[in-house]
Amino acid sequence: MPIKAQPPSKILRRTVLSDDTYDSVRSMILKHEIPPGTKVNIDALAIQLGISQTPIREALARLESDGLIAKEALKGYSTTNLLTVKQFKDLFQFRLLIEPWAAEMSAQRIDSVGIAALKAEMQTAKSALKLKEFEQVQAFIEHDARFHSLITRISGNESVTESFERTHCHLHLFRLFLAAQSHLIDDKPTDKSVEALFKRYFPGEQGVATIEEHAAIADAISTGNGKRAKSAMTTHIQSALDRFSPATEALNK
Amino acid sequence: MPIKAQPPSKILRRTVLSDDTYDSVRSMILKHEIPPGTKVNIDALAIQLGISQTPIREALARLESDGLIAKEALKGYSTTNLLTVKQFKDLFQFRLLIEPWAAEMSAQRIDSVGIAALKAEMQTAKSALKLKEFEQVQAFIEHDARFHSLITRISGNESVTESFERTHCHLHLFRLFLAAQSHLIDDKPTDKSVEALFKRYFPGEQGVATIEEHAAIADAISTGNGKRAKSAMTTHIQSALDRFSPATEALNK
DNA sequence: AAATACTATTTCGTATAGTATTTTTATCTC
DNA sequence: GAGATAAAAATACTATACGAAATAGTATTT
Repeated sequence: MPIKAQPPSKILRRTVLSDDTYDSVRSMILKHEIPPGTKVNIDALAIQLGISQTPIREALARLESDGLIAKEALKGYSTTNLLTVKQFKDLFQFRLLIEPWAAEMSAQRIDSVGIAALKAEMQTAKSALKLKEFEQVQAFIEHDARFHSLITRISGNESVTESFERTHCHLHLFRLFLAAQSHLIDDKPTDKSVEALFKRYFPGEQGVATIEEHAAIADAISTGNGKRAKSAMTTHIQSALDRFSPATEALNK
Repeated sequence: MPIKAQPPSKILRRTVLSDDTYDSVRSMILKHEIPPGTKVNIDALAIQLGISQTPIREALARLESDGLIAKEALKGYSTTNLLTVKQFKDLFQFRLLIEPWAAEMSAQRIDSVGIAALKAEMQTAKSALKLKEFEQVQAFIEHDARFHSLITRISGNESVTESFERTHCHLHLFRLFLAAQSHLIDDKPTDKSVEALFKRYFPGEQGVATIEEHAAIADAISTGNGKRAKSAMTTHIQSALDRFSPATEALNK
């Protein structure tokens, strides 16, 4: 096979519409533009996005595989509901199985590139603190997602990385958060459990605490201290579970 | 809500074509009817299955999400390659993270239904021994898949169950096996490493050993001995890794 | 009020066509 | 003949229209 000459004119390369659609719809689910437990009408979506049904069907098939959308034969697609309390606890238990291991492994495999990546990610967390209210939470959850994902990648285990990504845990947390928000606005503004979700994740002392937990993990990994990385990760996930549990329970009434 | 009257005439359930197609294509991949690393032509598939493209596209989208098929923009779908040695090791490391935990948890949660299910599954393994050659291996790998899946389900953790299922590990093992088989037939019939895969998984002493490992796990779980269940599962997965590793390496040349 | 019948809507799949891109083939140049 | 260029064929992707079958909603009858 001779060497091919051309990458030059390939500047504007094509991306496939069904992939964009996947991202769009996923984002709509994330942001509650399509709320949990809502029917997803393919026709309507096609009109709304100004495209045909074909790419939408493919996107929805993938989202179903992701567990973000459910399909019922001859009844169509609908977004899944918020995580139940049990699903929530299962998810965090699962994370406790893989992420502390990933942290430990990362500490053993870390190199200068990884250290730089961790450092950069911690920086985004700090700058997220400058934002306020909604934007801050959004930025913070995104940081959280990237941080944990990064560590699974540094661990070097593909299966671990993929299975973590597929939990879509930050998406679920964000949906939970949005639900809590509208719950506060619309329904029972005095619900302590729901308020707690905000308190814990908002600027104040608790938000900083989370950043400190991340910092401890990043530090342990960067200095190659596997044992400490592992225990710091365990502690962190358990703390996160504690932070979110009350609101999860309150929202599952 | 009044009670609905009809499950009677509904004997012939409707299932959606795209789901059947998903199963069909998945099975074709499993059986190397579409070999690893092969292009999947949608038109051709549509003609072969006698259906239109729409359900095929949905099925392929899901299979892509499963990691069984890869999509390249504007070039179409192709089956993924056999697992590399690294992917293989990553997969088993991942299993070591979740399955021993699942076994331990199962021992704590086991009930009479679970015990019966385990017993029944062990029975299928023994009857599989009566088959020969290819059919035996197939039946045995299927038993292996069901056995491990069953334990994750008994553990009660949805995330663990789903992430295990999504590894499609028995599908990968079976593809590996088919590849080893044709390797033996076509290429280097003297390759000791590939032969080993057969030896280990065929009737003889080694196959029985695997059943014994399963039996040890099932027994520990059924008697509620969490610690023993956990260690038996760990041992078993490591043994399986040892059994398959040589052939994996030989096939990745 | 419950069962039935009728209508409307929706889902699912088919068919077909057009466009963009890749792949192949053919042609040309050196 | 090697290698590049251009034309041609094949394929992937998207759009659109249509129809059959099931569900959902409404009205009618008992």
